[in-house]
Amino acid sequence: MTQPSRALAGRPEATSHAEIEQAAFRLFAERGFEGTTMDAIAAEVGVGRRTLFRYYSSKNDIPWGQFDRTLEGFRQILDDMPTDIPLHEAVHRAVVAFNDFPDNASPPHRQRMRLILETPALQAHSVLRYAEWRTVIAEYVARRLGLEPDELVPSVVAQVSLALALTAYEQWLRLPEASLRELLGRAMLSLRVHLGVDIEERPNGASDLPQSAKTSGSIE
Amino acid sequence: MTQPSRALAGRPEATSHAEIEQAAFRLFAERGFEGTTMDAIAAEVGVGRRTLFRYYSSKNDIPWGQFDRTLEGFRQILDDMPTDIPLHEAVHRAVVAFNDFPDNASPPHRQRMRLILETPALQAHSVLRYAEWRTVIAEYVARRLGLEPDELVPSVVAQVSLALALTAYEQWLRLPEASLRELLGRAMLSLRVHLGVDIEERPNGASDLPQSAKTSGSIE
DNA sequence: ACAATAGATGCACTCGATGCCAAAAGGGAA
DNA sequence: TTCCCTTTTGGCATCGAGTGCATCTATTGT
Repeated sequence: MTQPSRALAGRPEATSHAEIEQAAFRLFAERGFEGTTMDAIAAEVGVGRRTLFRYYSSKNDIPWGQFDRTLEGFRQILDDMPTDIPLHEAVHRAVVAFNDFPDNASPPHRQRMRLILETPALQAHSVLRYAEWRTVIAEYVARRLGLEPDELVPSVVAQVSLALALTAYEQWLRLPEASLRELLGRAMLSLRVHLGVDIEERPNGASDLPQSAKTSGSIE
Repeated sequence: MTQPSRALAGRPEATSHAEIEQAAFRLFAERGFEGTTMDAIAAEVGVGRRTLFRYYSSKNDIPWGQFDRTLEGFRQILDDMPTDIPLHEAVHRAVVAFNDFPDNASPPHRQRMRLILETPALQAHSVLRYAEWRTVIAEYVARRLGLEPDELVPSVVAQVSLALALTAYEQWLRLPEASLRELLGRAMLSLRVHLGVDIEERPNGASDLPQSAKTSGSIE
């Protein structure tokens, strides 16, 4: 929608989502999120303030950028999951896959997530995004179990999946060396241990981590 | 601080938190949250707009009211939990106890929670409150395990506990007849079943519910 | 050159939030 | 009673996010 489809007529777009985000992040980095006004961003981009609001409906939406499009991918990942593995395994793998970035090329992603997770106004605003994300999971769970998305089990699974993902991200920001996929695995394992789940055989060898098992094992 | 301690000198307070909340909820009910301006609330209370902001630092804070004081109670409930029961059991019981209201006398509480959980602006704002609530749990878990509150396991437990509580509240609004404590129990049970936990003996007989077991049992 | 189209932008306005400061309202002591 | 001290009130000005409306501008197609 940014490059591919050129309108058949009409005034060309004065800027792009990408350009706005770059300018915005530049300002956020030097003045902080609260300290950056929409006027300032508009000036930096070289566009009218009113125009900015047509690209992003609110200042809080800028850091999330293209999240909507990403959700499509998430839905796809879930749909492609094999149906012969346990539901919890499928959901967990999908969450891991969704957050499996080029890893080393993640500095910009880390910066974005740090901004989102550490700025109060954005922490608050993000709930609305998380709700869409949870809906994707709830719908998948509901489909596999023959339930409605707003029933108890789909809701619980979606909400808990988000809880684990948020915890993993928190730790990811705290521990510069850990990888997100590793932390997601450890978070899930911690929960299982906490709830007293028997540590059964785990098909995906990548998720098992001696440290977390040792730490979590000391529970009670 | 509202009634007990009268200042030794100075102008008396023109209103109270309780009075403001009543007036505000009255207006929210008839015009909706977004449709109610701070000016309108101030007028309804019969006080200056500026004064309103000294009682509640933001419009979003009004529906939460006395939540801060409630948190003290929550901390207390956790501290009073017996240490000879499993950690997950202690946390769960504390969450249930914290949300165990007079039950039938809950219409006002239900109305408040409905407003909070269904108004986008409040959904977003509430994250900040939830964070404090999670901290209480994380600190308790950390203390019992000899860890720091910001480490993985305490974070996971706190975040998942919130996830379960939010799910239970969602269902509570959806199902007029169900009790919150029952829903919290069912949410926890659902999670255990989902993760493949063996349904072992449960010390507290109150949490087991045939319906939930049946529903959750149909997983896979 | 002209029409049609889609986007850009200025303007005015609402509303939440904040800093500053003078006025109001009570208690206590001279 | 009167004056002083204390505390809260609340008016005023200001900032910044958002929004509706009207108008202008840059392109493509005829």
